[in-house]
Amino acid sequence: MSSDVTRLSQWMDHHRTRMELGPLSILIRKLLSHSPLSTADQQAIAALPHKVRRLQPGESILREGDQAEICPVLLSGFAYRQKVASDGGRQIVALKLPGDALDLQSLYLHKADHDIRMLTNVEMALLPLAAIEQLTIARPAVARAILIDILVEASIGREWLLNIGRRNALARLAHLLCELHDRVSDIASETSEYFEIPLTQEQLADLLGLTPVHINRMVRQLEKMGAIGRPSRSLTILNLSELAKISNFSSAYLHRNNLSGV
Amino acid sequence: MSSDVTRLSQWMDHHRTRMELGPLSILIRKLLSHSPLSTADQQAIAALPHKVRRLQPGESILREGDQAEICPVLLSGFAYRQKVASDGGRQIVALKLPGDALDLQSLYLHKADHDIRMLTNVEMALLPLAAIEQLTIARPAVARAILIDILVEASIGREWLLNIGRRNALARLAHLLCELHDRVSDIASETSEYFEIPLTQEQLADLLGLTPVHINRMVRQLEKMGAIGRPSRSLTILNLSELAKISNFSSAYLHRNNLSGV
DNA sequence: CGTTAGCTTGAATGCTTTCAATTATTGTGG
DNA sequence: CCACAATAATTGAAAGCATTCAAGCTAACG
Repeated sequence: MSSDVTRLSQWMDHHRTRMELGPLSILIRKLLSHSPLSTADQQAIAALPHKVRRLQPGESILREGDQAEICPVLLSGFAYRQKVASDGGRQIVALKLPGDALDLQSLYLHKADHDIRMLTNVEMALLPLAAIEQLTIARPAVARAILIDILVEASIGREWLLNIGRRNALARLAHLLCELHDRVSDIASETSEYFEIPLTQEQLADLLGLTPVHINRMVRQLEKMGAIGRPSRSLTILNLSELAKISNFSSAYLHRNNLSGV
Repeated sequence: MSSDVTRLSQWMDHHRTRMELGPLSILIRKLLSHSPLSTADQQAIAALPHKVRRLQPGESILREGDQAEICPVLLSGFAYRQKVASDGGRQIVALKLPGDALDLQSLYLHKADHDIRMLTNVEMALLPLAAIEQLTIARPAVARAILIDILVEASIGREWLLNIGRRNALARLAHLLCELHDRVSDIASETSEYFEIPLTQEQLADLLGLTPVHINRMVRQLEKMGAIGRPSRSLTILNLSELAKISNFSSAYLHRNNLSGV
């Protein structure tokens, strides 16, 4: 159906079928990466009612001003949040990966303040917000896991503010690539330094507060340095430490080891 | 003790003494602005154990990497969150006003990903995180109010990403001033178009991803247009609608009417 | 009344954008 | 399987917004 779907997504598709908890197991895995959940908690999540739906690149599942009643969870593919300025300028304010819940905030805020769109072909589960709310009431550990998810996303947003506000174009791009590397590693569980990132240069521009033309120049510069490769229309990371050096990347803000307590 | 304290803060100091619920009443009022709380809920919050502490401009109450055990709540004065890039560049990633809880995230994330510092002379209540946690368990409405607080801050962060990523310097500044107007209005309850904003030009630069020199030029431009005034070393908003026009400001992202449901 | 932090200003520089075309890739329909 | 359409990538040159540098000014504080 598409070459837009990343290798990661394909791996996810395949892997998921071998797990015990059904389509939502990837959500459970994501939550487990930062929060403890008992077997019963996990089963309760897996048992949430849901429909599976496929969307194509650019399609929207939520628009600013909407009042949502379902929470989409990414099963495969990438999605993003965007805001649009009155002059048409677009800013991507978050990137979501497989296992991420896309709209937990609508549990508590009644009007969406941004759009949610698909970056690639996507498979998602749609969960009724009411069911999630009941689950959070019945199972405090689940409520806590959801809250931590929200907090980590907020932390990433703060780092993006620093990235866009205070780093030059090359460092911004390198920093984003480092972040994606780490986040994808977490869900793919196979640490490879070879990731395919399905972002067009225009999307990179909207992510980083730059123009496509300038992104192009930065991408080529990173390529010339051997830090990235560019198969077909996406990026691969070839030299992570080089990217980390350029952007002074430190992954603390991802809170990946939250479980360890201290 | 200082001319740094804004008129708002002074008004707050005065107002607080007339309320029933003690020092934390301002926190309760803030939560009530977006979440329903029963009288019992409010009393339970007011009864939280706490110490009152004063800090001066620039002082820090939390540093990146710290593991907090207390949650500071602003009683008067302004504070901010900041992140520092490796080259020394500083980005202010959030501004906190009286009534705001400064570090709820440490309830769930074990290491701070940013610093919290005081913008003005500040009076704050320090609440043990353990006490807050118990309260959230005992009183779901309080837990919900706290979560909404966190979500609204995240929404503001997204708008800042759009602001810094996609608006020019003049619009960025105007947008920030509009936001502050609305947020201050909420807690001051007296809607005046005349607010004193105690930000130096250097701080404005760190808020908006610009340099102090350029901020100076933009401030003077807004002044020349009659949109702002500049008593001593702060700003006042003289023409809010002009600022809103410059920045195409829309306050939806502040979620101020969350209570109304639809 | 000096000291200091903050504000102001001009000029030169530069990073990024804008504009305008061209080239490459992917997907589609015949 | 090829031609065509559409999207994405690329490139050079000019323009502009913002930064940097450097210096002088102002106002608050002790």
